[in-house]
Amino acid sequence: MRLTKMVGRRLKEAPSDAVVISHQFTIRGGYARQVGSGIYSLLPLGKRVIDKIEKIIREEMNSIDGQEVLLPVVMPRELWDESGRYESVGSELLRFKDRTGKEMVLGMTHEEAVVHLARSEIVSYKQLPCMMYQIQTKFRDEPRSRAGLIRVREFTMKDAYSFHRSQEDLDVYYYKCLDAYKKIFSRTGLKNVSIVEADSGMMGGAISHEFMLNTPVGEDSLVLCSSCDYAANREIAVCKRQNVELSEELLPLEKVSTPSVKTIADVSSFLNKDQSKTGKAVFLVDENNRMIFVLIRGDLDVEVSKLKNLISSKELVPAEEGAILSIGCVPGFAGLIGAKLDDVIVVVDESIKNNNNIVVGANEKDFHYINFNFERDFSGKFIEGNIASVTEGDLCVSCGEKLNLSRGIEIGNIFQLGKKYSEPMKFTYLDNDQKEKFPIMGCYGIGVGRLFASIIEDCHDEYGPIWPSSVSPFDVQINALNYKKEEVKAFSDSLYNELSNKNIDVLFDDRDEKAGFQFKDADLMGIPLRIIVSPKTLKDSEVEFKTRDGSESKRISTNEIVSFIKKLLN
RNA sequence: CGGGGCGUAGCUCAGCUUGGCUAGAGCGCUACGUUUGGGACGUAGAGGCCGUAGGUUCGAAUCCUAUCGCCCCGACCA
Repeated sequence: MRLTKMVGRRLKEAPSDAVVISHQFTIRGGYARQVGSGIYSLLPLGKRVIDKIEKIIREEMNSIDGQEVLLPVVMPRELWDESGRYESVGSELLRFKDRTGKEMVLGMTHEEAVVHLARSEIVSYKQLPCMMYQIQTKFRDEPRSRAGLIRVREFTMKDAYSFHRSQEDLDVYYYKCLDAYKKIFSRTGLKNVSIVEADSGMMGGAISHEFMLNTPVGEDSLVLCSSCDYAANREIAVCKRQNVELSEELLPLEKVSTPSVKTIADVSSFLNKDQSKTGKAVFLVDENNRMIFVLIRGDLDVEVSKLKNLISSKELVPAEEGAILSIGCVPGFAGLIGAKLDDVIVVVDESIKNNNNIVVGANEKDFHYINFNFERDFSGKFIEGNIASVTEGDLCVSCGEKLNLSRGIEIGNIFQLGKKYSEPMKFTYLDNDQKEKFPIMGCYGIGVGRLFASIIEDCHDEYGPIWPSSVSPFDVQINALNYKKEEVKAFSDSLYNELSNKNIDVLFDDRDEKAGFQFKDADLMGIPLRIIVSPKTLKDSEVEFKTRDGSESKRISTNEIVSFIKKLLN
């Protein structure tokens, strides 16, 4: 490719709304352009990187017996009614009508479509196990897209679905796929990937892992053990809680005056009690408008996703003050004692049960109780669970060492779905015992555009991306300095042709631009190998060879440069 | 959906508070010339319904109202 003909230009300045580095370089380097919120067009340079990434994904998916298919972007509502997700998924599922008024949806993930296909094609146990995958556009009407290609509404995703006769078979395949994912991410050049246990969220199912690129710009919080390999998304992470000593003698419950003392911090200092000797009341409302009263140790925070899983709720939002008052609780002075809890789900974190003589609200303005002991002082119905957020420095459940928090971009995830889709969608096969059975499913996703952005986040310097050769838009770049000069033009043209003829992807900067200008552009395009053809070295029958990462820079004879490059690329 | 910010040239932004003549700068783009190893210089150009629609006014980029879009934080997120 001659740069004079390539569509997509480099910009000296990034648009002001590009905040994260991958977004800035994506725009500045001429890889992609924004069309709307969370909607982008890819330019040739970006498309080439994406193609390279997809090629790696295809190879690894094929190596675990995946069969590539292509499922539709637009689907009739009925298909999503079958799985129940037309109702259960929120407004991120884009619904619309076609010209006849028929209700349609835009695919945000393709379990329904693949089961529709599989149930008509897979009828016998002899066809199992089986995996189908596709690389396809998805649309999710995200409430908030952000950070360039990291969180978008329209995006390309590789999604794979496997079908099995038994849980054991799924287990085996699941870990095979996990290995394939490791290979994919290592082949794309990512250095900093963690595999964490994850919440299965709206996909349903039991076991799930996420592949996270560790970076401060990530949207997810990860809990990583400093010593063993425990790693989990904070949404489901657990820890060994240092319990407050329980040997204390139970003291009599006593109401004390705490004028205008509302927050845990204030209560703690006013009564001179450690925050771990207080109880915090948190009020939430679920999707059915039921009130949830959560009591948790004052120094801990509620992890809403853990709470959701505990009480099987889809959505929890903070309760309004009026709703709290209506169950007899006083915000700032709320506690279990005296609350009207008939229509309330009471959830008690284990940190409360394992604690004595704590301070809780008295449901009366300016009063708290001291010496509250849950088992002794509360007799109503409640659900008990571990719903506290893990924080930095908590101890690992498996080895007892300190846990660290870090941020991550979710670049892939894998789920064991079980029969969540095969059963409601009546996908059965005939087993060798003459019985109809539902296949057990797994699903496996990778966001391709997000992976593109993640590679930039992981591999760049101040001047631009440094593409790993496996995903670089071109294998090598030629910079012709003083292209107008006859000897430069003659040699660089022939070098370009010769390399191209050897099936090497060459980007040829044949513009008559100043050296500095070309080099800055080259840095933004991040091609790992660079050949500089200029009068300076040509007079000694040499060219310069440089790597984008700065690890090498040397002169090479014009006779040897082609074989040298060829050998490097192998 | 809550909070905040921004819409003026392809990009970055000034002008708006205090309304006034033909709306500006830098970068980029076109032509010519001079330059030529880390984003050169000169000269001459092209490029704008100041997001959109109403309103106030003799007069609106500037004031008012509505609306649309985009970004950031939060909520949310296979």
